[in-house]
Amino acid sequence: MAGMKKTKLSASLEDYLEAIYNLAGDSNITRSRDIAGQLGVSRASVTGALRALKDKNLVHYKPYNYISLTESGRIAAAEIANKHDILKSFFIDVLGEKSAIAQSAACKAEHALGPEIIARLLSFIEFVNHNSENGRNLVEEFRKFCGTKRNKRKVEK
Amino acid sequence: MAGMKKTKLSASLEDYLEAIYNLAGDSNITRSRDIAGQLGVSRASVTGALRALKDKNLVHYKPYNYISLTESGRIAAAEIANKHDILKSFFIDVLGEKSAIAQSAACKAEHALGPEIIARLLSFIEFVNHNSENGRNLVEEFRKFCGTKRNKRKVEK
DNA sequence: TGACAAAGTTAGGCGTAACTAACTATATTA
DNA sequence: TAATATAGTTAGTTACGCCTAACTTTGTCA
Repeated sequence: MAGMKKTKLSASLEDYLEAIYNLAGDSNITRSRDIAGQLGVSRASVTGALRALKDKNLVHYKPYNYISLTESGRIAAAEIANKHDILKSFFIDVLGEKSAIAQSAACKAEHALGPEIIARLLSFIEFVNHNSENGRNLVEEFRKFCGTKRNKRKVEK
Repeated sequence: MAGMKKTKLSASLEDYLEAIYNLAGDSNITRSRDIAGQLGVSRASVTGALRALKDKNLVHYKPYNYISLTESGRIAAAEIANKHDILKSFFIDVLGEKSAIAQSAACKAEHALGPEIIARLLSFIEFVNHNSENGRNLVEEFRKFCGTKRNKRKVEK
């Protein structure tokens, strides 16, 4: 087939890949420093991740050079980023979560939940959105539903 | 306050704690071997986990003895198991996932998603369930919604 | 009661993923 | 162009979570 075997990425490598994808934008180049900043890790950690991603043919990487995604890297990253965005907007728009928390949860969700659940969850989100446009506004109703419960119980931390 | 500072547990330690909780049942005792079996890890790994849990005062553990949960261990485990069950039934009853997959996803979900999202998600599940009993059967509708989309796209792996 | 099996632990190793500190390469600019 | 600042790498450490192999403890039963 067209694509070669997708070597499964660890949670952390997916994060790196997505960060590169977001940082690189149209130019498709970015730098180690920026990746480190984006992910809040040390520059040394980025170097390590870049080596791993290069091994998997996902990035073009030469020490001291700009970093860019390979074709398969871009495809993989786009897929990750897409699911990520859907989850994030579910967390924000439906569940009403704050952006920053939604962001980091979306990052981790996929690895944790696995492809089957994610696929189903994405469908479900689509369903909720679809309903909220064409039928009953579930999001609105959920908000009200939450309102009626507030103060009835303590949210413990 | 009543409880001492909850030292945050790693994903894996929570899994051990929950396994002990489930295995111990009313008797509140279990054995290393059974924990290993339940989680599919080696006996040696269980020993390591038990030491960590004992350090955090969550289990009574003495080498070569039966294992039981402390009071705070039981409280922590019950909380984990409860959220776990809610998530699992959402995955199964709403999303339509298979039991085994739902099980493992529920295990990991909490660590990954974090307490805020989980709390909101639990509310949302409650909302969906509430609706499916008292109002429109959202679960049914979601199933249909999925049906209309099947065959329109490829689910890639 | 002593041999054996089962249960449990210890020791040592592996992979991942992060860190700091120190080094090297590159870029800027006086 | 030489000094310096910035970027990037290397080496070494730590922590976690798992493994296997070998050892110890405990319980059973002939």
